[in-house]
Amino acid sequence: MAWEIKNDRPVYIQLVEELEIRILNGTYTVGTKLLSVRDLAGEAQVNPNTMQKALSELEKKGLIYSRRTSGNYITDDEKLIRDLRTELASNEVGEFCGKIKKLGITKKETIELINKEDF
Amino acid sequence: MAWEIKNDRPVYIQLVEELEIRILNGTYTVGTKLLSVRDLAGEAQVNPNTMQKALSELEKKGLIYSRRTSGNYITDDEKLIRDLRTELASNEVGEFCGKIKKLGITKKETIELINKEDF
DNA sequence: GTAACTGTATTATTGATATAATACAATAAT
DNA sequence: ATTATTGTATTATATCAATAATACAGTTAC
Repeated sequence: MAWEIKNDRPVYIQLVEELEIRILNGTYTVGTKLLSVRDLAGEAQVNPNTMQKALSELEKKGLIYSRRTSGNYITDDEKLIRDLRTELASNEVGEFCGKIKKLGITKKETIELINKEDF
Repeated sequence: MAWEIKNDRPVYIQLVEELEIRILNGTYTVGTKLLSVRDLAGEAQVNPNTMQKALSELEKKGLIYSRRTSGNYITDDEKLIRDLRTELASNEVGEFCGKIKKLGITKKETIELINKEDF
């Protein structure tokens, strides 16, 4: 799986975002065990401490929980996952529309541009 | 004019973005003189050095030019402004659609969400 | 002509981030 | 029972970003 970490923003933030997306879009299955901190860090080619920091953030959000000597697990709370997915999408749409509006581009033009995109 | 500087990303980057948008959307008129570095810094409530750094970036892009003891001026190149505006919009759309697609949300749903937005 | 203002440069200090190198206690695996 | 693996914590170092405090030479304004 691709970990595209750029250096334009804090690495741990980018890790949180990538992990969150994988949980919300089902790449990581509800209730299953994650790779170990060290293995995840190896995959993403970051320092284990940095990955640990990202996982701590996800635990605060309730998206994962840790069993101290066994590993980190994806939450079982499917409603939480659905809700956060909806919330994230909503935020992205709001942010995007705000920027586009500020550029002085109309809704009609925006939808035309999106229709040209492949998805 | 509102300067909404958060502390989630480098301040000078946010200043570049805000100034660029103001030039591209016509808030700052082609060929006119900008406020002085110190006054702009005061308006945005940042350190003059930070504002200076942002202005240097804009000069690299060709959006402003400086007359050393007179002030900074918006470029006269209207085509450059039009082109950069189009490019920026295109980039925003691409980035947005990439994120939305990765969340597993369809184009149809996306357009419905955008239609609910006010612009 | 003098004073104020211009962009620009320099130096120092502080805080956040990333990495590195360990360490440890509890559990899982063998 | 021993070994390896787990999350977690600690300490140190390096780099980048932001601010602060000046400084200077060349206009511009009066």
